[in-house]
Amino acid sequence: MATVRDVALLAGVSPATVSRVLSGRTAVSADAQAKVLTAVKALDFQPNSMAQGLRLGRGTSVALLVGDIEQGVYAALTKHIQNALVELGLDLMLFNLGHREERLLRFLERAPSLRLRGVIIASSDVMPIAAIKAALLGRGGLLLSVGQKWQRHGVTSVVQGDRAAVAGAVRYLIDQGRAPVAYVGRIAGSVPGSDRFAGYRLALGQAGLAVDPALVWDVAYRYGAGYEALSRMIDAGTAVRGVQAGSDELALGAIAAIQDRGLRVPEDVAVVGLGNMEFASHTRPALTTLSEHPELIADKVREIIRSAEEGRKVPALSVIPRSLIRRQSA
Amino acid sequence: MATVRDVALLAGVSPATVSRVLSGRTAVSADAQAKVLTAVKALDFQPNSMAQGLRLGRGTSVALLVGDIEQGVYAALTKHIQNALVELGLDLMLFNLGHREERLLRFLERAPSLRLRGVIIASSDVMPIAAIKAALLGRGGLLLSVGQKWQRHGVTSVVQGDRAAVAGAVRYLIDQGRAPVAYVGRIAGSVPGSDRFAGYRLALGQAGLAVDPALVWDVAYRYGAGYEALSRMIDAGTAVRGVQAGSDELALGAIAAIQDRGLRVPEDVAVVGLGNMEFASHTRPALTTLSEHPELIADKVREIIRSAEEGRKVPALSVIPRSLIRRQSA
DNA sequence: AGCCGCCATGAAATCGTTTGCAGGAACCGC
DNA sequence: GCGGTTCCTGCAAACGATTTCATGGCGGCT
Repeated sequence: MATVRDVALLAGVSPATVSRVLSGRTAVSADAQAKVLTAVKALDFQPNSMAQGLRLGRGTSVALLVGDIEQGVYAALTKHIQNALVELGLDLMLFNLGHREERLLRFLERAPSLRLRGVIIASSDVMPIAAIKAALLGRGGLLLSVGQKWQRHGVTSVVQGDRAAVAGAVRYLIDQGRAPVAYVGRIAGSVPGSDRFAGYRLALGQAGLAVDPALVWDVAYRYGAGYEALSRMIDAGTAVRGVQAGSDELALGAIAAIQDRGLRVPEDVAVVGLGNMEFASHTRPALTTLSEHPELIADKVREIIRSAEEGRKVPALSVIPRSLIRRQSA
Repeated sequence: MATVRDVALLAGVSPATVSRVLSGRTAVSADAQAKVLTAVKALDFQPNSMAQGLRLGRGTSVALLVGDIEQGVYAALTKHIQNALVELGLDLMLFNLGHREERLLRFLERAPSLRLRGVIIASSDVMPIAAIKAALLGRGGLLLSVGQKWQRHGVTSVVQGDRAAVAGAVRYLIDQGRAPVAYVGRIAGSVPGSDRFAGYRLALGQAGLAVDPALVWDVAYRYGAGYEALSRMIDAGTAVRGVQAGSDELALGAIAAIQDRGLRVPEDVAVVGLGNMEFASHTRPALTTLSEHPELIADKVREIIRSAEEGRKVPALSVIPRSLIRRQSA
């Protein structure tokens, strides 16, 4: 592989000049510039990123800590964020946590060695922010969270407006005469979860309704959990005419349970999901849900990283609004 | 951040000794060993991976080129491969190609700088293998392909036995009296695609049946394509009693089209998918499909990388068998 | 004409790690 | 007691880029 030395030799200049031409942050004569450039072409020179990293004291990779890449939400986020990073000339190092602490510990162990440019957290789990900060060890490394706010710990966050969105959807259900409305989704131990639930409470409060514990199910974001929650409610004879689910998977499970009990969606029970996963428009009935905007989140992330690199101040919290996508289930 | 120099100073030895203790490939006295280790602990020393990479002439990251991380197959593969790499002490650098050439070009441009330890291709698209080989520039970098064989170009491949699996499934359909059987999926421009179709042809041949062009649909792996293919066949009055789809998405689209035409699955038309995506067991009817084993692929990948690092020879092609998962749709 | 300042350039130090080489100590067998 | 191993250790040279510092040349100004 060619080095700057080789290029310098061929171009008849010093390595320093080669570096200057390539980095472009110092004035270089047009003559030298041309010679270096042709030499670079001729040798197909590619600077060694590890040598650059060593000298500059920082790498070019950003770690993405993802809750579970198999979940559609995270996959979409990952895709768009990778894209954004490419545009910034950065590399994405993926760490799939699978919601398991052991994986996180392994990351924390390895991270300091990597001299990361930044860490992006995309996980609904509770995180040891202080430890992560330590793992990217001073050096101005950027730490940001997507999909979940960690403002309290001073982490720049980009989130979607879950509370307002859920509140709007629940209000919509109530307006359509779908009260009593149940809430099915994670509540404790998850920041977005409690945010969503807060939206539910807010809407109920505004409508002058009380929160009925029999209608609130704190469960994991899984199809089976939605199925079970609705099965139990119906079997127990709980009156329920509307459901706000914390995710589309939950909503689809809920719909299946309702239909299995011989009830119709949305006539007997209306269901609203959250996340607008691809499959949601293909189900029968097609799912009414709250939109998801991974591409807008990624745009924001790109903007924030760029600002930070240029030393500008970045907003501690950016909120991307969700909107209600009305299909057939509500 | 502490360096080996700091550790050496504190331990009262030379940097060389520190390095030797840490790498463990040269004999070091028990005394020195102990002193170094306590110093490392005390300073919380973490070797700078970029300096190591520079000195050793190779990095610790493996690039994963993925067709589209949003597709469940790739997400699962990514997850398990990341896992395998962690166990090998390697880092996963993700490049989502999104089936777009421009992305691939960007990768090829950036890759040589990264001094990658290896490249893993997980994409059903046709790839410029020679260019990728050039991008990891000699240096013994490993190139391997998962899910698709590229033996002809000398690329180590780990695949699932698509041809045999599809042949078995089609034979099963015929045995159940589901002939004529249609094939819906990608055929041209995709190695796994043509492999799957070869299985279809094989089974028909063995049963003494001819391939009827009206029953073969070369379409993309998307829900809508499956829907359209079946809609057209039925609307055209083509006799069809069984369907082998090239993916679960296609199969689900096909089922929806069949049901929309007032026919029943599997009584009137039986459908077999491929991939066993998570949602496949939750549909009505539950999807009969061919299994997918990303974890076994990843195991194989781990084994291959380990072998290669130790200088042992690796098999050019490893095949993981798929099996038929019988549910309700066939 | 002489002086000052600016601009482009090169030499050399530096980032943090690994390793070839050589030297010194200890130990063996004779 | 001595030559020959063996074993451990330190010195110093890499790896490949960037940047500080110094220098030489040049034009502009008085």
